[in-house]
Formats: sequence, C-alpha cells, structure tokens
Amino acid sequence: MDIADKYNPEEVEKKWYAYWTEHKCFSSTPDGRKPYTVVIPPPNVTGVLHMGHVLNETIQDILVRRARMEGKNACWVPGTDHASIATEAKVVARLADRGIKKSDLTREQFLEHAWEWTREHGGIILSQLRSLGASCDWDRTAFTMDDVRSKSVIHVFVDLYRKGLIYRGVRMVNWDPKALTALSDEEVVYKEEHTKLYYMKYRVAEDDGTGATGEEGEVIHSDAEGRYAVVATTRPETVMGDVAVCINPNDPKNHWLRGKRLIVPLVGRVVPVIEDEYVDIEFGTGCLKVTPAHDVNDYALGEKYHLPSIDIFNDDATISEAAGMYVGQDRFDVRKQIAEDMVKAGLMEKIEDYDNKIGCSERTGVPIEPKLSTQWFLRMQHFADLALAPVMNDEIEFHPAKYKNTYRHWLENIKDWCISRQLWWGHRIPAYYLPDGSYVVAETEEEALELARQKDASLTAADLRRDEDALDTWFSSWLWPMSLFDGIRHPEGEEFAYYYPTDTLVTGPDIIFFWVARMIMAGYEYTGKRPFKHVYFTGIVRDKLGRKMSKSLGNSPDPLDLIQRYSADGVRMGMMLAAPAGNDILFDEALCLQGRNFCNKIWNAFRLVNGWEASDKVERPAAAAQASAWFDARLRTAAANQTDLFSKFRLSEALMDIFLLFRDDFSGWYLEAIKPAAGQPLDAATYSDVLRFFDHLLHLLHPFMPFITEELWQNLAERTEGESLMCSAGTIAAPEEGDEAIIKCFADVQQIVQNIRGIRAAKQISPREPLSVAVGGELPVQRFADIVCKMANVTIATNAAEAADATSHFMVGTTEYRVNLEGHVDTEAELAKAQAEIERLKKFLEGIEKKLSNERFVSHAPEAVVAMERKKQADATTKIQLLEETVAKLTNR
RNA sequence: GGGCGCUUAGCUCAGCUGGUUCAGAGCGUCUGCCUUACAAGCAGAGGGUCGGGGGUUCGAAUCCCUCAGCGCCCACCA
Repeated sequence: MDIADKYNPEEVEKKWYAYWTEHKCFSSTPDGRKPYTVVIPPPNVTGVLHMGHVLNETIQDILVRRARMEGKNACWVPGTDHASIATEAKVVARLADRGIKKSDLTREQFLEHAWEWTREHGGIILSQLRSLGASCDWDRTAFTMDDVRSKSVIHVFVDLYRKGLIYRGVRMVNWDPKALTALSDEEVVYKEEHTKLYYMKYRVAEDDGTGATGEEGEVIHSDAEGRYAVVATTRPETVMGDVAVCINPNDPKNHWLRGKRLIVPLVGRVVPVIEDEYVDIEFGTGCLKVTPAHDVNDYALGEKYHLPSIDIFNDDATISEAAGMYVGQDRFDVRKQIAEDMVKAGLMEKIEDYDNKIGCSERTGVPIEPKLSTQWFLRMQHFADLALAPVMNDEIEFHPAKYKNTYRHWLENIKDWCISRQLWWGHRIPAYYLPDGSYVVAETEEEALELARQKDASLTAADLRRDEDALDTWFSSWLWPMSLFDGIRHPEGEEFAYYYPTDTLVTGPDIIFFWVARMIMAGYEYTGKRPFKHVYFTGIVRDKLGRKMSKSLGNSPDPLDLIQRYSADGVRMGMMLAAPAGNDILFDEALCLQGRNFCNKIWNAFRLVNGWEASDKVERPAAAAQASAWFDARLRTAAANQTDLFSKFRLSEALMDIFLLFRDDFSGWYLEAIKPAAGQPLDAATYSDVLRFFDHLLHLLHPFMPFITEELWQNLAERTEGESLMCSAGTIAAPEEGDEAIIKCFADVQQIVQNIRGIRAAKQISPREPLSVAVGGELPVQRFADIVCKMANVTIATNAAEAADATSHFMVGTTEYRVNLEGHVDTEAELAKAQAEIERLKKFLEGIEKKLSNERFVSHAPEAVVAMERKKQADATTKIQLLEETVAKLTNR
C-alpha cells in the first residue's frame, strides 16, 4: 500500500467525513443493542462555532464514538435553539439596518423576517460541527421551533396550566428596557459598578417643630428653611415615584420623624413617614425612600402599607407622563439632570462615591428595571421537590460532584419562574382572551373556541384574541431530551422508550439553572425518570493567560482557522489536553501544535510498519518475541486504564495516556525493538503482532482523533466498502495475571537502557559504537535481555570478574552494571559519582534505621509497612556494599 | 453578607480513603544528534523545603485548625 510521505489532513478529513455520512455510520435506529444517547446542547440557530462549542462538542463526540466502538447503539442528536431573545434582537438590528422598525411591522411580517434569517444562518453552526468530526445522527436534526418541538411545548404549557402549575398574575418582574420584555431571575446578571450615593433633603411639611424628644442618638437636620430628613439613594431619578419615606421603628436617630409628612424634593409631593423593621438602620441615614413601582422591596412595603404606586417609566425606561417632569428623557440622563437640579435648589445634602451591583440583562446588557406587570409564571416548588433528591442521591451523577451543592442551594431557594416574554420570536402562549377579559388555555384555536363557548355559547373564533406574548426559550429547551424523541406527545413511542433516559449530558456550569435543573424537573414530571444518567460540566474556555475569550480582547481564535492550520484531530487533541474535568480550560495554540505533531507521529509510525515485508522464512528474533510479550501486557493494561478513566470522565488524562502509550511505548520502544535491519523482512509472527497492536492503538485513539485513525485503519488491511474503524470489532483483552510483573520488569529494562544511553551522551560515545556491560551475577531482567542488547547496542557479560578495569557503573534496583569504556573513562568522576551515591544511600539508610529502631513504629505500623522498611534497609545495605567495592577498585587503580 | 473550591517544578495539572526505595506527567528550558518512519523528530539533562504557621499520628503533599492569596456561585441593603 502506497502512502503519502506527509499527512494531508485536509483531504483525509473531507474524504472520511463524506464516507461516514454516505454510509450512515452515525445514524441510529432502535435495535437489540444497548443504546447510548446524547442530546446536544442546542446552539443558537444563528450562532457560529466558537471555542466553547469546540470543547463541548469534542467531548460529546469522544464519548459517543467510544460508546459506539464498545458495541453500543450510539445516538447523538443534533439540533439548534431558536434563542428567542437573542435571535429577535439580531433580527431587530438587521431590520434597523434596512431602515425598518419592528413597531412598523405586524407580527406576521416580523416573523417572516425572522424565519428568513433563520433559514439563512440556521445550520451554519451545524455544518461547522462536521468539520470537527462530530458524529451526530444528522437525520435527526431538530430545531426547538420545528413542528414536533412546538407542539410539545404547547402541550406542556396547557397540561401544566390545567394542573394548576402555571398561573397568570401581576408581579414585580425584571424588565429589559432594550429588548422590551420581562426576564426571569436567571437572566439577570449583576455587574459591579462605581456609582454615586445621593443624599437628598426631604423637608418636613408644615413643620411645627414638634417630634424632637431630645433623646440620645437623635439626629435632626435643619437649615435656614427648617428641618428635613436626609434620604440616601443611588437612583435619584425615581423620586417622581416616591410615595413615602420609611424609617426603622428601632432607630433613635430618626424617631423625631415619626408621624411627620415630608416633601419629596423637586417634586413637591407630600408623603407620609412610615415605619418598618425592613429598613437597615446603618445604611445611609436610615431613611428609605419608597418607590413601589420601581423596586421589589418598595413594592412589598407599598402592599403592606396600602401605598399608591406611581409608574414613572415607559417600557423603554424613558420618563413617562405619570412622572409629571422630565417626561420623555432617558433614565440616566435624568439622573444627572435631577442631581444637578437638586444641588441648584439646595436640596442635595451631599454626594458620595459608591460601589454598587447593578442587575443587567444577560442578553442586552442594559440595567434592568423592576417593573410591575402581568406575566405568566410556573410554580417551581413542585418541581424543586421532584428534582432535588435524584441529584443528591446520585441517581443523576454530576461530574464534578461539587456542583451538587450549587444545585441544592438553588432548589432550596427556588422562586417562581416568569415564563412569558414580550417577544414575537418564540412559542406563542396558547391563552385566548374572551371579550369579557377572562381567558381559556388550549392547544388549538378550535379547542379554545370550544372552551370559550362553554362560558358563552354565542362566541365565534373572531371574538377570541390570542395572548401576544411568547414563552421563554428555556421553556422549550427543558423538554429537549424528551421532545427530541417526540416523547411528550407520544410517551409510549418506540423511539422514546429506547433512547430515553439519555446517558450523558455535556454542558457548561453556567446553565445549570437555566437548563440542567429544569430538564431534570421536566423529565421527572413527564416520565418519572431521570432525563440523563451523567452530567459532565465543562469549564470555561480561557486564553493561556486565564482571560475569558472575547471578541473585544481579540483572544478568541476562529475554530475553523485552527482546524485549517492544525487539522481537526490536532485541534481536538489540543483542546482535550487543556481540559481537565471541571477546571477552566486555559487554551493555548501550542497544544494544537502538539496535536498536529502527534498526528504526524502516528502517520510516520504507520509508514514504517507499512514498509515492512513479512517472511515465513525468517526466524523470529528473541528481542522481537520479548517485545511482543511485553507490549501485549502493556496494551491490555492501558486499555483497562482507559475504561477506568472514561468511567470517571477523566478524558484529558485518558488522551495523555494513549499519547504516551503510542509515542513512547509503541514507537520508541516496541517498534525499535522489533525493527529489522534495513531492507530485511520481518518474521511473520512479529509482523502479525505489530499489525494487531496497530489496530488496537487505532481503536483506542479513534474517539479522540477520528480522521487520521480511520485513514490508517483503512490502509492497515484490505477493507470492504462501507466498513469503518468506528464500528469494527477491536476489543482488547482484559489484563492478565502476570502483566503487572512483566511491565515492572520492563521498566527496569528501560532504566538500564536509559542509563547506558546517558553514559554514552556524557562521554560522547556514538549510539552506533557497540559497548559491553558486565553484571554481577545473573541479569535480573533476563526475560528481556535481548531487548537490552538491541536498544542499548551492548553485549552483556554476566560474570563481573570479566569486567575490565575501565568502567562506568550505574545501579538499577540492587544490581550494579559496569559499562566497559576503554579509552573513555574518567576515574575521578566515577569515584565522585560513586561516593555521592554512597553518601545519599547512607542518609537514606539512616532514616530507615531510625524508623525501625522506633519501638512505636514497629508496634503500631502494619506488618507490611514494617516489612517494606526492612526490605529498603536490606537493599540499601547491599547497594552501599557494592558501591564501596567499586570505590575500592577505583581507588586502587 | 452567605456557600463552595483552589494554592504541588518556569507554565498547566495528576497525586490527597495517610505508609510500596528521598514527590509524577505534559509543555517550556538546557545539551547532543539530519541514526535510512518521523528535525512536525530522536537521545540525554536540569528543575519542587507540595502557599505560611500550628496540631493529630509511629508516619502528613495527603486528616484537623488557623492565617494569607486567588477563583466561582448565591443574596432585595436602598
């Protein structure tokens, strides 16, 4: 088989991905095998591949390919998310570029634009996944807004409404004034900001001078115009909504304000002073302005004390008519303006710097406004009760387990989920309003009409008005593991029964609440079963300096560009080497380079093997037989180790382990040990061994590096069209009884060879110059003696007496080896080396003996430990003795 | 303000149910090699008082306490 001198990944990747697709290697249908199901965390339909995806999808592909090769019926379902708010924002922005305002369009017109955008960009990211090698079952590609998924969502909404778990109500919600929609608590992110704390004067109305009792701690502010309270706030622009000032009844400073009425600065409104223990006495002056329409806590106070509520903001956070002043101006402009105006009016006591955490919209980034509005909510306590135990008792396993804490904390402090969004792009809420203001909830318009007619038989379809709002994106994603197999609508379906529950979910910890927790909730609600067995949380991909990857920093490489430069396998390897489970990933391109170089290593190892001829007539060299015996054991052990590491999701270590197995053990030791002289054939037995080993190695490597392994596997033997490494038999036997001893013995071989090479390097003796080594007594690694000779280019004499005077010595275990170095030896250096070694061993021995003479150690420590120490003592004594003989010999020279 | 986690070689990390011959790996560094599979390589070398302090124990990188630094999550102090 001819094979190119250089690995050409571009051509190979294209060829095999097409081949896999053509032969439906990734597709899955239910059969007698055990299923292994993974559902992709659906990327935004309009998104493009970034490094986070590369990490996430590579991990999933590794797990899926490994399961497939283990003989499971692996099914990895791809799909995209409609990403309601993000996509709508993009569409609005694109329309704006064309000079179109959303408000100028009807819902239908807008949706047409959105679908157009989706058709244009949807699927880009999925095609990019292919270049990474993702082995998704593409025939199953789904979209959270396709027909099956949409119907599932609506079905669930209606069902939960009828169960009383969804309700509609007026609540304080997080309002995004840019996207013009309500948000869930999870969609609010807090940002640290340097702001100001404004201390404003609220003058006492019709001040009659009463109230002051002169008690200790009382703080009364006054100036030429009379007495006033000082209220500290970060948001002076909300004064137009003030309806009270609240003090703590236990706060002596402000006792004098009890029962007073105060004048809201600039606004002139007279408001009462109320008392509630909610107020923090230590903060500011202990006086809190109460603006029920624009603060969650103030809202609660307003309810409690029956205060009016003045909504001073429009939906876009400009000042509304109701404010009566600054109407139409932006909230932050007004903040500045009002502060200035108050200073001018002498109503500002002082302004201080203040570090504050501002709640901002996760999507648009703008500060959210607490806003009173009518929304739809899901009662979460019910779901929290369902979802807590299975994670705590590991029915669903989190990797790493530390996220169990985070999860528990959230569930134990759960709040109702605001699921309605004032957006058009999404699943429209299936609620229909009757002319009388009441409403019905139904899956179809027909059904809705029927329900409405039960209230009023005269109604027609034209009388029903459907709710304008859409559902939160996550209200569809939380059904994903079920809806992908149409399990919501057809829970008895064959596919659903086969593929659900799924096996492993791979995702970032940032969406543990948004998505993971809610999928668990929905899973138990609708099936009574867990949606997945394992959740593997990846880290965040950062640059090598630990900074988050971001467009503005320009430190986020384009994955396709990386693939171009380092090959898909190289990028996969680079990513995985940087990704220990549960830690953030410090991504460094150098790791991709390492990946690419490794591909080349594999390629060249193949070229070597491929170039060998096998012959029945050649007798098997002893070194080759020995090497095969060792590598067989080594491979069995390594394969078992892979299984163990995969079970713990330690994929980074698993890859590193095979990398070393291939590079060092296979290429560096095994191939060199069996290598025939140039142009000579290999004996048939060894040839068959090396092909078998290569096949096994390709199997182990394939989940990590699918392309190059497929290419070489196809070239390793005759294959028929449609065959693929990914579904070929290649089980590696379990470790055997003697494997450990073989591997341990071989480690001594490696040490001996390395010592000899080290001596060569130090003395500048060419590896091609044969040397002789004398061993005192029998060679401990006799079973690999021929490998030692071949790898170190030495002959071994087992009679120490034959050793020449001019030797350089070293020890492995308790055996001394003397390398004959006629003409190269440096007696002084040898002496120094031996003496230093004796010194070190004596110190070591001293420690051991101290331990052994300690009565408490001998009586307390387990027998095995004491025995081990005795062995160390004996070995060290032997070594010292041998070295002292060497020293004597060197000194007498 | 609560909760969780981290600190081991220049960098990134293993090791941590306490004890298998003075702590391992990758990368980087240094030295020598174009040895006919591979210079995208090979061979060799150097590098750590396991964050500081204290304790438990015959024995601590590993368990406990404490201090310091770093990170993450949650929370309605305006």
